[in-house]
Amino acid sequence: MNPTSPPRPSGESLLFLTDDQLRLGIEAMFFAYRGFTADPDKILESHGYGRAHHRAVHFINGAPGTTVNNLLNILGVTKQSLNRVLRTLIEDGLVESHVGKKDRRERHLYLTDKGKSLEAELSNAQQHRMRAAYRQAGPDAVSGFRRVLEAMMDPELLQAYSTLRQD
Amino acid sequence: MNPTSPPRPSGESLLFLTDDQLRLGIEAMFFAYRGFTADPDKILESHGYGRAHHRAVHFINGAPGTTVNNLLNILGVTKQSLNRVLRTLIEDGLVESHVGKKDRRERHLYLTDKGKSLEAELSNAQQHRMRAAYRQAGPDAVSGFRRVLEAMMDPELLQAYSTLRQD
DNA sequence: CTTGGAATGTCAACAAGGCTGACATAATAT
DNA sequence: ATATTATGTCAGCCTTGTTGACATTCCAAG
Repeated sequence: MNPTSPPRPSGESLLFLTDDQLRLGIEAMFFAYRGFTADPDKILESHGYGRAHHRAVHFINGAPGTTVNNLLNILGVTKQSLNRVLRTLIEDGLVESHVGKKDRRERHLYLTDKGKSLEAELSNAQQHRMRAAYRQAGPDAVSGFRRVLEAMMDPELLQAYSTLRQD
Repeated sequence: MNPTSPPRPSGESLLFLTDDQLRLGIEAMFFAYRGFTADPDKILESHGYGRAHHRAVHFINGAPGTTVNNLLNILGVTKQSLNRVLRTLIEDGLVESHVGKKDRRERHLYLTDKGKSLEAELSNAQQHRMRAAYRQAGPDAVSGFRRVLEAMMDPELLQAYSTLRQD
């Protein structure tokens, strides 16, 4: 398919680890992440929000009723930082915070319809690009993509990620 | 292993594009990028720098003598933002700025030995993680990883990236 | 040679979103 | 009864992005 493909490691596990290969991987991550966030960023800006709001909305959507503490662990920021974001989302009516029934110290977070609507808008944009990339790269590439990403995560984050898979 | 494993795309190119697959890809990018930047961030902090300094040092290292404008295009920030970072790097003796000989409006940027040393420290950390991830994921995964990332970039960034490959 | 525009630097001001520290409140756990 | 946990809030700081304005230097076109 690619006649000039230069390294062509015929199954071995050595040739990948050249400095050049690693450098390309590093730069690919940098540029790809820019693309990855570009579409949501535009949408967020038009709503007066930032990436921090996106992350909160995304994970609340994926785990409705999650607690503040749980979200803190996933996002890896301080409560002050998260609280600033959550406060505006609650004030704007995108997120609802309910006192826990079992443990009334906890707040459980839910997206309102308005929140779900923003989440859908952001998700659609991001999934659109991801879908195009998957399609272009092909089935085999996708599984490799995910395997490398998983191997790159910190252990605790990999655990958070794996937990999400099974919910 | 997972008896209810729902998609199981037996080689086709359709089933990948389920919302679940896309959502996993999105979250994998999020968590992996955190891991990707974690090691350099620690080092940078101990030197009193931030990610912006890392990016500048990285790309100057990869293209010694590059101009400010060129760097602006690659990094996608404003000149004021980049200038603030460059100024501290120059003051601290990590970067040298030379007036262009052909066009004396341009400044050509070079790493000093001190700058190269920091770059090496950051690179080593990041490459170490990347190498481990590549090794763990295996040869085939690596090429898929890169193909998906490339397909995810904005066209101009893909061009910047591709240019770097050939230098 | 003059002038327009490009490349760069710099100053000021602002905002998002990280951070720490300190303190308050409520409720659970011991 | 007391300690701890979960959360919220206030204040202040830092990095890194932004815009706008202005100065300098120099190439290039008239």
